Amino acid sequence: MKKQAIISGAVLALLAVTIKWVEYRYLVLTHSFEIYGAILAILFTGLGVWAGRKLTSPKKEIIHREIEVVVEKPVYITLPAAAAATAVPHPMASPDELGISKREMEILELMAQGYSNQEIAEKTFLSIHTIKTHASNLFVKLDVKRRTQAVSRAKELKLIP
Amino acid sequence: MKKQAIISGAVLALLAVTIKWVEYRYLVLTHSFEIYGAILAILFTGLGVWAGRKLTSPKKEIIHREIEVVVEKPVYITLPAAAAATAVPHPMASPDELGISKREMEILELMAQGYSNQEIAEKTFLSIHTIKTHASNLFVKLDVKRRTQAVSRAKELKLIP
DNA sequence: ATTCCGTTCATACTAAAGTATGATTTAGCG
DNA sequence: CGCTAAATCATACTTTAGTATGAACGGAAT
Repeated sequence: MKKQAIISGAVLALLAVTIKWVEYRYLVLTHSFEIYGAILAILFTGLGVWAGRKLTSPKKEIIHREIEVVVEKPVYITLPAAAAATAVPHPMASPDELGISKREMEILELMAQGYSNQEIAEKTFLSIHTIKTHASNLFVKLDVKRRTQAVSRAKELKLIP
Repeated sequence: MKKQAIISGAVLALLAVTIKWVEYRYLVLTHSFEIYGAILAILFTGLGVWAGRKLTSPKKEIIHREIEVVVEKPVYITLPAAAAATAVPHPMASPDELGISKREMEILELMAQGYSNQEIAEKTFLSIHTIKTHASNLFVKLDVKRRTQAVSRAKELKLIP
């Protein structure tokens, strides 16, 4: 809130300066009111749009990460049509291609089911430390930072139903 | 769409007239530019806000249905046996049935996409505190304890694709 | 007008999750 | 057999998540 107020203030100040400048530039040079008014109108319509957006808080952007990775050689020849149809987004991969081990897959699945590290540890008779280690390695291999991302990504890649 | 265009046109026309009127009223009466400019500024800032809202808000509505309405009493009596049979697990539900609000659904979706509370806050122009509050309420309504569970559960209930 | 709900923000904690680093064991492989 | 990679556990932190509580505001229903 405070930050936004400051921003608003700054923008208003900037606008004021701009208006003054426009005033001198066009007014002193004996131009008509029409030009001055038009510029003002455009300026403040823009301000209004901006302010309106800020105040109503826009939604939805979707956004997805890069996915530079992937794909070395295979697959393409096998299903070019289907692959082309599915296109760029989620190429689908196997655990091996990403170097994901059995344990890691196991933990990934449990993670996807909403279990905490502690619960996964109990379920697999492992230490929670081990779970964290596996999880961390998993995140690197999936190129994510959080477990929720990992799950989301794993589904895209069809590693997980 | 067309209706909106007509409305826009009408408003613009009305504004034009108003401007002319203001111009005569204040210009001819030898008032200063400042007043004229200020009035213009206010007018068009308002226009901008309105336009901004019109342009940005429609999206939001598409994403979620309203339908607050609906059913108070019936249904229950009709299929008590079937409901009992399907029982506890995943009967599929709507946000309304669980009392999940728009904002909560919005945040649920972002959560499912793997975003952190901080990121969701930035994306929605809300405080991270607010996100946490919504998340917490969401967990109660979904009867879960963690966000990963919430996502998992929401998918079971078909609240989320 | 008053109440209720959704939304927003905040403070203050507690509890998980994640990172960094290192050590030990074991199974497979040339 | 020695090497490597997976798997295991651990310590020590830093960062997010989540809970509890309270407060304030606007819209909608009563």
